[in-house]
Amino acid sequence: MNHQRPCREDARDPAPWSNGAQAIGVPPFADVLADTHRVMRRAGSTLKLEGEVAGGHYVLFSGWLAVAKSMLDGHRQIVDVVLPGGFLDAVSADLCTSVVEIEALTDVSYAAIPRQDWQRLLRERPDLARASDGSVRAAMSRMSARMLRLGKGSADSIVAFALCELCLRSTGGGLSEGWAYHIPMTQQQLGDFCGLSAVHMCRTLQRFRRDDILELRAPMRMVIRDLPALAAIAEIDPPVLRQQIVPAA
Amino acid sequence: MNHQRPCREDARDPAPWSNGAQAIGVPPFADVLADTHRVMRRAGSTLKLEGEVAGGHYVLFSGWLAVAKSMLDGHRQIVDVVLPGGFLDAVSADLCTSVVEIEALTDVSYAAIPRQDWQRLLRERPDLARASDGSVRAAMSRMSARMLRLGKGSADSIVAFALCELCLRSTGGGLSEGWAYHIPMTQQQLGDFCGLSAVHMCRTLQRFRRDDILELRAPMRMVIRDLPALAAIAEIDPPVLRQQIVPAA
DNA sequence: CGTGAACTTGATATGCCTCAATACGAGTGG
DNA sequence: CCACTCGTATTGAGGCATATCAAGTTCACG
Repeated sequence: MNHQRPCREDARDPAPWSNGAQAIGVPPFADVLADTHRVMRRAGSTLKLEGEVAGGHYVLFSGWLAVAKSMLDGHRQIVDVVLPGGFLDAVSADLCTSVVEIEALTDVSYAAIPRQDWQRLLRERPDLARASDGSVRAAMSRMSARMLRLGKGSADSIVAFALCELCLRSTGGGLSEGWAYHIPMTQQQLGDFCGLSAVHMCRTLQRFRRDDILELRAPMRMVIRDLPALAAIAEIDPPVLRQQIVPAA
Repeated sequence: MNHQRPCREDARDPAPWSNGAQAIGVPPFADVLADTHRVMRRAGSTLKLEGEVAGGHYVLFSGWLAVAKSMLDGHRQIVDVVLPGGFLDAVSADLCTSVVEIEALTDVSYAAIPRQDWQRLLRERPDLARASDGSVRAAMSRMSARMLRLGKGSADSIVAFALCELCLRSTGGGLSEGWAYHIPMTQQQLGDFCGLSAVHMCRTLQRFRRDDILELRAPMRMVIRDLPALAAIAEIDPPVLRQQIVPAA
């Protein structure tokens, strides 16, 4: 599980932050962050282990991160996914140990900022503070929505929701019929995200495909064929969901 | 579902903030909050509906709040529970509409603070800002932990976790054998919290009782008889969990 | 003593998991 | 170019955990 996977085709994306959470052309807050604490990691590497002493804050420049927790039997739940432009504070109430494990879903580049520096930055840069606040808020909204489906929804509803969420976020807000996008996760990982086994994730995707809701060009390259149907299964209204889960620009 | 339930026996708790999240003797930040925006509500009332325009921040003085979301078929998931001393910002990324519905589990008294005032307070009172930050962090930790069990755990594991969490939080950190405490929720509500049907919640509690893990003095009056067993099922270490999910004092 | 809400218990249904076998596709080495 | 291999996706069969439906029971309150 912890081995270095070979860099995937998708990892060398031509435009690293063209599909960021904020659809921006430059890394966020590059002036204050870029040169000081910049880190890069390969797809598949683990940045931070559950229970480990946590360093501080992350600002993701490019790539996708998974925030996960595991049970003793090895079953894993991906609690959230961080996209380019996203912020991450993987620290629990005690300000010290991390509650989660962070894994790079693709090659990533990010800034790792010690707590002290981060506090100072927040004071000095109100725009950063506002962005961080919006990011936290969006994360809570997303998690609430996913919790609802994890607890009380069918497999269909949570998969549909995840597909909508990731499309909305990865394309910076676009969610329309015929829209093609890529989810840089295996079905196993998407299953961990949706609280499903990889097998059932596969079956669910197949069913969507048979019902002409979804087209799968290649593994994990999605095309939404019937947005109304997908939105209905997910029980969402795309523009409303967008406002709730992607931070305002 | 939305009717005013009669005030329950448990609602008139003798010491309103004796079992607060921070185990404090006075309402938190009473000097700045108490007189200005104080509100009281009866058990069972709904403070804020999903999708409604959201007012601002809440600081809970006494009583318990449930933060919930519902599916179209009426099934509900309680996403988090707020205890005395807790903060709540039920607003999504767009800073405007609420993503959740808030229900009073008991009679409650709280401060409802408009966004502008709240921002100002945070600037003026670093201690409040710190407390608010800690509260958000703790909430994220709790939600992550519950998401893991919602997605990948058994009914036993999430019920055990919820029992531990609510004991830890409501007693301000205590979690030990023979500890008696009260959860002011029906089994239906606890089921909504754990992603289970009321019937299965009942059966699970019965099983814990038969296995001498739990004693149920009266409905929802819990006594933990075998903490090691309960902690093992929940897959937690009580002191560690405490640090992660209850904000530092 | 009647009423209604919560809780309890039983019977049945089903959605999802697990195990297991197979197919596919990309990279590797001959 | 082909054979090999390893990760990933697919498909089938069977089992189990949890939901649902349906009767009770208990208890607080009027």
